Amino acid sequence: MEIRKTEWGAELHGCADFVPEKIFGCGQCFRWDTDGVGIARGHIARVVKQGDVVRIECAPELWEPFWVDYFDLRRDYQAIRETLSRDPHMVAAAAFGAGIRILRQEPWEALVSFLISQCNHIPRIRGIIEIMCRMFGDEVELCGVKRFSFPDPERIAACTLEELAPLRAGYRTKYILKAARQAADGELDLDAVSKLPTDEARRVLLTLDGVGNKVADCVLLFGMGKWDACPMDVWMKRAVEKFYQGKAPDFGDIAGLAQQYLFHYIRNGGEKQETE
DNA sequence: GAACAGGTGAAGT
DNA sequence: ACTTCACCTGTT
Repeated sequence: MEIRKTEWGAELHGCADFVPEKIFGCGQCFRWDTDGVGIARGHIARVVKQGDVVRIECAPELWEPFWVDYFDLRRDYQAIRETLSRDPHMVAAAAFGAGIRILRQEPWEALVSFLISQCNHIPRIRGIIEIMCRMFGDEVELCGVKRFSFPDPERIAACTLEELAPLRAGYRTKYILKAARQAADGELDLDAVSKLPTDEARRVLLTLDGVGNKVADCVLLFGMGKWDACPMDVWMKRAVEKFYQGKAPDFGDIAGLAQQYLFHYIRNGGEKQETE
């Protein structure tokens, strides 16, 4: 993939490993709209695919210091797919999932997003987060496009349960509020946690109310760049049951991407399309 | 109207 | 250590 910096952002050429619909639709993130506009760490961008070229419009001064890392553009996904494909069960899933990238999201946003995700579908998760950002985030604008930033812990910590009721997040609201207060008063330092080795970081996350193995691993993978974390949700359990007779293999430091490929493959019926 | 949903924690075995 | 169930809310 070739990256060309421009005055309005950047262009990616040869985009087999950057497919916006897959990246934004695979359930790892909730703040990118179908028009390609998204917001991360308070910065807006628009991602548009035109044939073999992906245009990413953003504040140009943020391209190198922020968006390159956010979109994980320094990593060679094709090489990783080849490594994963040494496992015969992964060949089809990796090919099917080509174009997915794992975004480097903020720890706090990932924590709240995946607290909300339990027993919820993607549209509802998005809806709850959208309400939260509209109510408590700051309005941000880029070239006439407006969005609301994800509110920081301090802003949420200042709320009562009643003030958070409009989110309609149900029993998850108390988890969000508690985590916000822990983060705001310094008891929980997510940036420090993200610098710990995966197992130690997971141990800290598991002490939080409402955080079990699945949510912890989502935060580790999507919010802390821990690629050896492998979230096991119901879809992954189905995939492991189907392809590995219930015993999940250990893909080591690329387990997170293996998870994404298997997840996307089984959830979108990739294994059925092949036999048809 | 009951059953269910990308999960967790408490209480039971 | 493993199983069962309640938990908010919206959808089917």
